Amino acid sequence: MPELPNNETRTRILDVAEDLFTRRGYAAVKLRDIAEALNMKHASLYYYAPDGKKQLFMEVMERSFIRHRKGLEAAVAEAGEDLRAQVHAVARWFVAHPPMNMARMVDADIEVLSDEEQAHLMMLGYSALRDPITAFLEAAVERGEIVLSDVDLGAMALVSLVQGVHSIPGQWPEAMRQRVGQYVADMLLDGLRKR
Amino acid sequence: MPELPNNETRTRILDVAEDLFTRRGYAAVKLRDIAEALNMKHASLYYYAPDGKKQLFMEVMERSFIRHRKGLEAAVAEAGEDLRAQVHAVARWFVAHPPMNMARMVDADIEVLSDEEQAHLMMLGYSALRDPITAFLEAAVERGEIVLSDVDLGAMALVSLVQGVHSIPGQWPEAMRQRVGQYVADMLLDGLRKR
DNA sequence: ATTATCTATAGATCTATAGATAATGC
DNA sequence: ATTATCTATAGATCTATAGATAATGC
Repeated sequence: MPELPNNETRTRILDVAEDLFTRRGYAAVKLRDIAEALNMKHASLYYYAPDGKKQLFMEVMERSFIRHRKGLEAAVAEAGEDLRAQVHAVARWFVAHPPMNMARMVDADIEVLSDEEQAHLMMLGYSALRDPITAFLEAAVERGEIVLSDVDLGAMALVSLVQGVHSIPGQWPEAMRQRVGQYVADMLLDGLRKR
Repeated sequence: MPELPNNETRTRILDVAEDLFTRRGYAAVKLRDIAEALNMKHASLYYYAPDGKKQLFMEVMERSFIRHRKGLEAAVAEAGEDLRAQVHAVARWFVAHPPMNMARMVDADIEVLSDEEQAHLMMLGYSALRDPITAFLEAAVERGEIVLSDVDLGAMALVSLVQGVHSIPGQWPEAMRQRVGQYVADMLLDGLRKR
């Protein structure tokens, strides 16, 4: 079994694959698309991922979920104890990264994986997006700052809401999209109804 | 030019194609998938859509957007003047139908269409999902019932939020998902922060 | 004669493999 | 000798077309 390289080229391949897979979905991304974006021939990708497209997808998504968990945890930690700052940090993270479409992953993308791989990946994914959020939501409930009988649903609601920024039509600059992210996050915190 | 049939079989084809295209995305749906779900051979689909997969996608999405607009308008009208009832009606509609992933459509699906078709379809789609909602949000703003400086964003936020129900893991019965839809819709209306 | 479906297949595209080639490191 | 890339191509899959076949309607 040949030793696999784990160098900068491999990282660049995973970076490109991650962006394409998450945005377009597994079936819409061809190995040629990934290779072209890197000025390579698609056959060269097999040097870094001998098991091909499926392997690339599996590794890319695992890495992506782990990065989301760590990134969210760090962003929340950096935001300190203030709930609004924590919620804004979550919004900032999801606006800065391509959206994770869990519904499409379940309905289509993961079909190429084995049942165990599917279960593993989905478990990893859902907990990565949810746990860093439920943690501070629970604390806020205990402080009596918010009313929320199901923190898991609260977390999923926040994720769906802020990822919706990626569905806004037109090519907006990052700064503008970030402002929109903060705005919709405030909607969830404060509610639409007049106080 | 042969007359095209516009009968029940054609409707069943569009129904199946709509469900698959919206859930999985254009590239992940093969003509064989559509045909198999109807106990047909894929070649027979060309009798009802001579221009093939692209035509099927275009017609399906146009029909879907128009149905969304009409369905939302009817649901909101039936809900009467009460804001919460209107918001719940919107939630009920989006929970009952497969999610519309506008971000993926823009990033991948619509690439097979011409520039004009893309522009037409996206305009139709965004207005179909947004306009029936902005209408009653504006009225609520004018009544002074809600605070919302950008009703378009408010509409998009509601859509993203309630469509997020389709991302919840596990196979839940419709009634349960509907309850979740009402729950997250209330989150947006009332806000998480204690009143 | 028309309608609705099928079988068979051409042509394009995609994944994956085999094996050549050039560059680098000992 | 190893590493990293390429060219060429096999095999599978997918869209689309051609033409046959059976059923229905005049």
